[in-house]
Amino acid sequence: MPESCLADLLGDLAPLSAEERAVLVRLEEREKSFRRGAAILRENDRLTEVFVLRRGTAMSYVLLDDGSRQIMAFHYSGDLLAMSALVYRHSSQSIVALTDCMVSPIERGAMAQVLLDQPRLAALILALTQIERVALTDRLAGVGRTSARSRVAALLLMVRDRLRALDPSIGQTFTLGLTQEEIGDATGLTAVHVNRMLRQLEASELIAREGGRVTLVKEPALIVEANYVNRYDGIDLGWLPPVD
Amino acid sequence: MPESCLADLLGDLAPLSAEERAVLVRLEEREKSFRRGAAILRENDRLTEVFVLRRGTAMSYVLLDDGSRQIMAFHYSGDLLAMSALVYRHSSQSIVALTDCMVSPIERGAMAQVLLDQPRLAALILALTQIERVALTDRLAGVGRTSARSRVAALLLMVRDRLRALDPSIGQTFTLGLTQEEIGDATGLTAVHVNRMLRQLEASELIAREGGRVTLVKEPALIVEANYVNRYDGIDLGWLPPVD
DNA sequence: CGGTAAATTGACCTGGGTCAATAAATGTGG
DNA sequence: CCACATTTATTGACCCAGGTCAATTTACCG
Repeated sequence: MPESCLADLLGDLAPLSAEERAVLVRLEEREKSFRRGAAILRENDRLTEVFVLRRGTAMSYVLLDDGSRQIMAFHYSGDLLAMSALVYRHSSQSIVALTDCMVSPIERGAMAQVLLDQPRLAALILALTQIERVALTDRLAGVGRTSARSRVAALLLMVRDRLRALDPSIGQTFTLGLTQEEIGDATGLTAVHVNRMLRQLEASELIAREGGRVTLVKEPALIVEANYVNRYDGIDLGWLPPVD
Repeated sequence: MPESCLADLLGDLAPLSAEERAVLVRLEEREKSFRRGAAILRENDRLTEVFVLRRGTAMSYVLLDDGSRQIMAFHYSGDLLAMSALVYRHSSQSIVALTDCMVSPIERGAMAQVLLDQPRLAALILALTQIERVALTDRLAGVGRTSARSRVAALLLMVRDRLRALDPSIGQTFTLGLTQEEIGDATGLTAVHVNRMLRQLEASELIAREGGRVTLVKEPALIVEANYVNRYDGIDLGWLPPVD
């Protein structure tokens, strides 16, 4: 059976009909691959399509004019990228592949067609953007009001949970796949200070590290310190009509 | 003709059919008023409805367990509040009236019905949430990577633009309607430092203040300092089918 | 095996926080 | 319309979490 990564993600929220799956598979017909470090989209590029990330991880960020960077999100398989193409003519952010990536570009018109013809899918996509919005508010609260240590802890938990959603075999140990500079640009810190916080978390025996892999040694304590909530949990789409 | 504040807001994005307007008017049938300072929704409350803000201004925020507060957004007439009710059973944030407010509660089921039956409206609401998401990423970049002065300037511009969208007669002078503590909680600063930045902006003759009213004396310079973009501008919904 | 990117550490600095004391503004009841 | 109470704004003195700079070390890569 042909497959759709977006369907896998939406299917975690609610059951999909065969027709809905077929529609999503068709959306991901085209494919484009990007090498690690390659730009999937650049700030100010003309926006004509949205993307589904099919394989690999990516990040979106903005560059400020003093050269500093704020990473807005890390993206994993199934994520919809550049959804702002539905609203704006030009991109306000850049999207770059963190690992080699496979991406399906979707013409804005094709996406629009699906939104208009498939009300359940449109509702699910709206639900997904709400999840992402709440996750973004969590990050805003973290950056605005919590300590460096807490922000780094929150980022570790967030990455682990995203990875686990794709691979349930992942437990406390995982490959972070980010440099300390990237962690800093996501949390509003410097790479130097991220390093200090990681070593401090390690010294406090909340985490362990070896060769790019991180272990959450005392996950409950980390969750408390980070004020962390997994926003992909506790979803309730009871109002969505059951599949035909 | 009966009216809908949400229709006014969505109508700025794209023309609405008479039927669509009628549907929106029906959504705002019920009304509930809140005094300044009253809680429209409290963190952890059971979520059973979303709201349209019909009159007044409000804000949503989270409280962290050290007692600090992060304000996520200020809300104005027409805004959809508590949209996360579509996804979660309990609220992750509080919403409080900043002025006396009139609000229309909408049962989650009623909102769902509209999303499923009115694909153009669903698409417009999705578009609106994208605008809000991009505005939120701007704020994240501001809090994560810019100076206190720049964040305060950005907030002033943002509030002015929101007010102006509702009342085009507003020029460079407007009533902020926020305490310095609220500005601080929105920008990740302390009230004391907000005060210093406001006086500094005043001393630099970028703004003027008198009795709660702010004037943007040198708006272009402020926009540059704040790295500000009005995300309600430059919308392109060309893909949306024309009204019947 | 060199060469570049990433991590680590130490010394020192600073933007913004903290604390505390007034002053101004805004309400409120009488 | 006034006296008092409560927020809100303002200012100064001082502090510290996190930034900056610079030097190594370690890991990765063709």
